[in-house]
Amino acid sequence: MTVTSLHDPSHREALWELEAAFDRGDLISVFGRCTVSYEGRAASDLGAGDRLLLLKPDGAALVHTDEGRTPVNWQPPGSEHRATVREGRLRVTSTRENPDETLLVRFSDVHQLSAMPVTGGRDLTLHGSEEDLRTRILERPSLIEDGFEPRETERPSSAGPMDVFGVDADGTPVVVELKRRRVGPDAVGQLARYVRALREELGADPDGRDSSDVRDSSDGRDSSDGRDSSDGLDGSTGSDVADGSDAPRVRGVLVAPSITDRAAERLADRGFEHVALEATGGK
Amino acid sequence: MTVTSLHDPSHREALWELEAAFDRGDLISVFGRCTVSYEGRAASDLGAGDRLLLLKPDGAALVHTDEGRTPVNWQPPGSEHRATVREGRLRVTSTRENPDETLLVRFSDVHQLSAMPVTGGRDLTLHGSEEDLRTRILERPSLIEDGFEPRETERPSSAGPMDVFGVDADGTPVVVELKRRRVGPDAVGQLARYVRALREELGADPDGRDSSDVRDSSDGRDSSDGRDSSDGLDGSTGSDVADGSDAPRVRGVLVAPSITDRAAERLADRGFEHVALEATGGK
DNA sequence: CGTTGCATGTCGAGT
DNA sequence: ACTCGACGTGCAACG
Repeated sequence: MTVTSLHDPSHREALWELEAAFDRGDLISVFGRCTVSYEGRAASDLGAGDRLLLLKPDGAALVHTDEGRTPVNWQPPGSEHRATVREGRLRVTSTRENPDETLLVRFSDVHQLSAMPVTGGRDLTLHGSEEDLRTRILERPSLIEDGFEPRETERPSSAGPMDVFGVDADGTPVVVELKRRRVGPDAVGQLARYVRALREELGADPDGRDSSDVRDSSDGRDSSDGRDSSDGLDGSTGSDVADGSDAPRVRGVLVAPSITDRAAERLADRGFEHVALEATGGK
Repeated sequence: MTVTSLHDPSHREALWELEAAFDRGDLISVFGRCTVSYEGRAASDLGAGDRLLLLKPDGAALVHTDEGRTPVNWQPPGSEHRATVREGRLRVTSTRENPDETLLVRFSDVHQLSAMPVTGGRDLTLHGSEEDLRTRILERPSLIEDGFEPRETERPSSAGPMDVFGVDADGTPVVVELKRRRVGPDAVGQLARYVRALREELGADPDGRDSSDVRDSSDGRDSSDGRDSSDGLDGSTGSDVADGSDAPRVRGVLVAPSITDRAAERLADRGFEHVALEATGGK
C-alpha cells in the first residue's frame, strides 16, 4: 500500500485516479489552479488561483490557500464527493444535505494529485481542558477555598448542568462554573443562570421569583450581559442582601485563570466571586 | 515553476527539500507515519499513524488525519517552522509566542513530500453574512415592519455598537440586533444590553420594566393600542408590568431566521420582538 | 497588544 | 433532529 501520485496529469487521468481513490477510501490531495464556489448556509466565490484541495474518505473537503489556518472553503464530514470532467476540465463537487450545501471546485490545471491510504492511531490525548480543571479541583478542593467540599459534578438544574456543585465551610451551597481560559461577562451570565436555578429549587417557594421583583436597582451602569445569555430578570443578586428571607443563600464562584474588567464588574454586581486558577500547572 | 515532489525520500533528503521549500516560500505537504505532540494553551499527544502535515509560508501548520474538518493538531499563522533530523528521523517543529506554543511532528517514515508554489487569487467574495442582512434591511426597512426607519448602523453605546438603530412609525427608538442564523438566548442577552444602554442614555430607568417607585406617568401613551399586529407580546409580558413609565420607551428587535424556545421565552420576558428574516433570499 | 463580536464556526453530548 | 456549551476555537476590527 503506497502513495499514488500524478504530476501534471491530464484532467481525464486525474478523474480516473480520483475515482479509484474514492473507492479505496484514500485521503486525496489535489493541487492545481482552480476556481471555487460554495452555496449553502452562505454563498461564496473564489477566483482562479493555485490551491490545495483535500478530500477525505469521511466526506470532508478542504480548500487551502497559502495562508491561514482555516480553509478558504470547505465541506464538513458526511458530504459526498463527486468528480467529473466537463469541457475538458476536472470538476470536483462535494455536497451534503441538512443543510443543503454544495462546494464546487473547477480546475483549469491539475499540478499534482496524490492519494494516500491512512492507517493508524487516531487517538488524541488532550490535557488542559475544562475537564482537567474539574479534576484538579476535585482532587484538591482547597484550590477553591479552605473548607470547600465538592458534592457533585454536572449537577442537573433547570438551567442545565452546573460544572461543580458543593458546599463551603459553613455548609452554604456553592455553584462553581469552570472556564479554562480568560473569560468575559458571558461566563458570569451562565453562572447566574445556575445560581438562580438552584435558589429557586432550594427555595421551593413559587413566589421566589416575585420576591425578586423587588429587584435590584443596583446596577447603575451597564451591568449587562455579554454574548451569553444571562438573563435578565434575575435580579436577585448574590448575597440575598436585603432580605434574608425565603431565598436560600447560594454562592456563585467563577473559576478561570483571569477575567475581563467587564466580567469583574458584573461578578461584583451579582455578588459572585472569582477564583484564579489554571487548567494546568500551578495555582 | 513547478511542484517538487519526493516519494519515500530518506529523512535527510526530506530535510533538504523542506529547507529549500521554506526558503522558496512554498506550500508544503508531508505525508508519512508520525507522532505528534503539542504544548501550549493545552497539551496533547498523538500516537504513531499516517498523517498529512501542511506547512504554510505564513507560518500555519496543520496535521490532518483521514477524518474531520478540523486538523487533529495545528499551529496558527505567524508560527515559525523548523526541520531537523535527529536520530535519523525527520522532526518538524512549529513554534510561536504569546501564547507560547509548540507543535512537534516526529516522522518515522516519510511517504511523500511535496512543495508547491502558490500564486493567485486569495480574494473570496462571501454572501449571506450578517453584513448582507444589514444591507438588506437598510434597502427595505419594511422587512422589519411598516414604518420602520433606520437611522444609524453600528451606533455606539456604552454596551458597544448596536447593529441597527432606528425609529418606528410612532417615533419610538428601536434597537435591532441581527443574527444570520438561528439563535439561542445569548442573542437576547446581547440585545438587552444595547436596549438597556440606550434607555440609560436617553435618560431613564434602564430596566424599563419595573418598578416600585412609582413615578408620575408622564406620558399618556402606552402600548396597549397594538399598532403592531403580529406578535402578541406587546409590552406587558413577564414582569414587565405595562407601567406607563416616564422612561423613554425603547423597543428591542431581534432579527434572525429563527430562534430557540428558550430564546423566545427570554425575548418575551424582556418584552422584545423577533422578526424572522434570512440573510439571503426571501423573507 | 487586549477586548469584542462574527463565523458556512466545528464538534460532541444529551434529549 | 435539535439544543446546548466547549473549543488549543479562528478571525478581523477597533481602541
